[in-house]
Amino acid sequence: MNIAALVSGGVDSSVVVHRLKEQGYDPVIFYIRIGMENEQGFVDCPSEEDIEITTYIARKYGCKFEIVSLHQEYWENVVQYTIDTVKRGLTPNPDMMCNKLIKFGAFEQKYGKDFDKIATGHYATTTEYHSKTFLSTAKDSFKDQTYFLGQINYMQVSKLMFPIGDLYKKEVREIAAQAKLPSATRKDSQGICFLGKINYNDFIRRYLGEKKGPIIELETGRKLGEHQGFWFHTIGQRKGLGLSGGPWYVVGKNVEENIIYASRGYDTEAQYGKTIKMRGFRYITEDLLGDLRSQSANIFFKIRHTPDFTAGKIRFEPFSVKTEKPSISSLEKEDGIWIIESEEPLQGIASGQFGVVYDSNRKLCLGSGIIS
RNA sequence: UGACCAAUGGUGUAAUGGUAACACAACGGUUUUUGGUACCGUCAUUCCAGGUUCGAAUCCUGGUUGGUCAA
Repeated sequence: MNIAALVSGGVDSSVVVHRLKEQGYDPVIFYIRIGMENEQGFVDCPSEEDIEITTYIARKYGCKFEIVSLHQEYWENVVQYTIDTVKRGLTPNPDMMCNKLIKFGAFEQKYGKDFDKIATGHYATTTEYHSKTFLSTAKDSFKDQTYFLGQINYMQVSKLMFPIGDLYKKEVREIAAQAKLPSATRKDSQGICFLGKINYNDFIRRYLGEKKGPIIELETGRKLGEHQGFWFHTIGQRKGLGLSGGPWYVVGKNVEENIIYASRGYDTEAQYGKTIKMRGFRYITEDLLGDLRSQSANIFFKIRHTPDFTAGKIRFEPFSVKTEKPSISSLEKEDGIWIIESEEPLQGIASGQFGVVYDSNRKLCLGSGIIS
């Protein structure tokens, strides 16, 4: 079996190579460059160390190694998407787009297509069910990264391998240490990958500039202060408002009038919601929930990357009542709203983020939609 | 112009003679492959000048600034 392993130079993907070799495979290692180096002086992405380590890993395990650049694709799909989304007042999720469009999208088309499988260092697993492959959660629920994979499709999931999905992070580090991998003690990467050391606000400012507007208390309509542009704040956010007497949280925005609404105090009602409305929900593998317009289904879900799942019920409401055929397969294409009623109130439900739905055992990752 | 009141860190308050407290913000860090949340840490000798006192943010005098009422 031909396997392409996506290796970044971090512990996780290093151990992927180790495990694949252990299992008797001979993967070809790919390092994907996605930095923004040529873009308007935004040279960053200290990828040298990453590449050094990946080279070392490839040599140590005797694997073929290729560095490929998907920089162009990344810019056009992920960075542009991020800027556009923020501009519209929504909260983007670049890392989900990166998985969907770059690692398993552009990479597949250009290089991955020649391989039987693509292996990555995601904390996730796949499960055979109904003789089909489902994306499923990792053994280490704290590190579970299925949320970021919620947008991939069946073609992608059936080609993926997650060699460390059945390990705890601790075990991965131990394996790396035993194998004396240079990445054994490296700090986990975090934050939007393409930004590297660039500050998020600086990035936004660079492309969207600044535009002063009022911050208004939602409950009273009182003007509390000024912001530098609604795009610097997202729903649920506390940091950055600069208002005293708080804590203040962003609870709403008016994009047309450039207004940010805030609410004061811990656990105020305005910060929470129990209803999550989604558009464009898609199942990754297949519909296991049945006809959601006649009957809601019990599920677990996440509205952001968190260790815990929230229990709720999902249902579907078509826009027009006139459609009569309740055919399950047509459900995906039908226009309407998927509604999750959460069992507990959630803080910071932000439009533009994805709602990722899991089965009632918190095992299978069924699909996702955009929160509207 | 007169009277009265107030004046503490970026903000709002606390400490009324015993050596500056609390919250928010900001900054730094931890957690997190989004943004964010949460958690931890840092941040003032009290408007100015004199005086009383062993000792003053707290008392007195003058000034400066702000506010309220009077005109």
